[in-house]
Amino acid sequence: MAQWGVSGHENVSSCDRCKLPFPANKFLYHTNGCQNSLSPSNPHVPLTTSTNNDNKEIDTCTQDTSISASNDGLAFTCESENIATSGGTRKRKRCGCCQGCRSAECGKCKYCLDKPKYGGSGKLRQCCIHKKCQEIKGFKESDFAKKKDKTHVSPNTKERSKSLPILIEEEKSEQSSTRKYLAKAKGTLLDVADFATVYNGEWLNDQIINYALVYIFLEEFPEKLTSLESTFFYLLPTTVFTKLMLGQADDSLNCYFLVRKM
DNA sequence: GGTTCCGGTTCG
DNA sequence: CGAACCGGAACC
Ligand SMILES: [Zn+2]
Ligand SMILES: [Zn+2]
Repeated sequence: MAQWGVSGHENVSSCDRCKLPFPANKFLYHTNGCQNSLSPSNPHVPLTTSTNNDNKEIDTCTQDTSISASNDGLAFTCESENIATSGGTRKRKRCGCCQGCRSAECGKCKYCLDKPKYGGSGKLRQCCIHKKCQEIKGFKESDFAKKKDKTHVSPNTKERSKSLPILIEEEKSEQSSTRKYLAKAKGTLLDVADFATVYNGEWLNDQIINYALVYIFLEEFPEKLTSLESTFFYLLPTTVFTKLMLGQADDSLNCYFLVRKM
């Protein structure tokens, strides 16, 4: 079985492929063996807002959402902003961690061949079909909570929600065009419908669990659990367990890890 | 100053 | 409609 696990991270101070040193106290994907360094321009997948060696802000998801709980239920707020364009609309940055963002360009597709460096004319100006960011493709910015929006989810949320109408459907509409994504953290999207089973007294689905895990790990963990003496902390989303149970324990599991060095 | 490539516009 | 095109900001 391929090495997917945690062992060996402790003494690694730089990526064994791209040789970039890991800064201390930073969030990194799979610190031991950067799978993305195959693409020189994207040697690591950085996580959340942080700083790199040059103290420069790392390119990060622009639509991560903060969460707060109250008697009203949960409130999601998007704090970050995207890049404004001349037309007043915003141009989203790629998320940096989806399958597309982790892929190298193929050099063979329509858009690759359009690039001048492959001899093309540069008229199409799109990224490689394999590199297309999954969190941009298929979603509009309006699918997410916006800056300063406060979107509440609660059992009797119909009257309560101000900026986004929340209707918790009982049956899951698989490809509804009215999906609203309340929250996004690294690798997780939260849909309104994800809460249906919660408020029906049934179960927490994986999306909620993973969103909460990432949120705790990135936002609450540093303050509340600094008394723990470990240096390295690892977060394994439920996806990892699912893959293990399916016998799919391969190197791709590394991509789901969040690793934190205190 | 070159590359990337989103997002809007125009075309067929 | 989708495909082609293009402006232009970000990043190097
Ligand atoms: Zn390609
Ligand atoms: Zn992405």
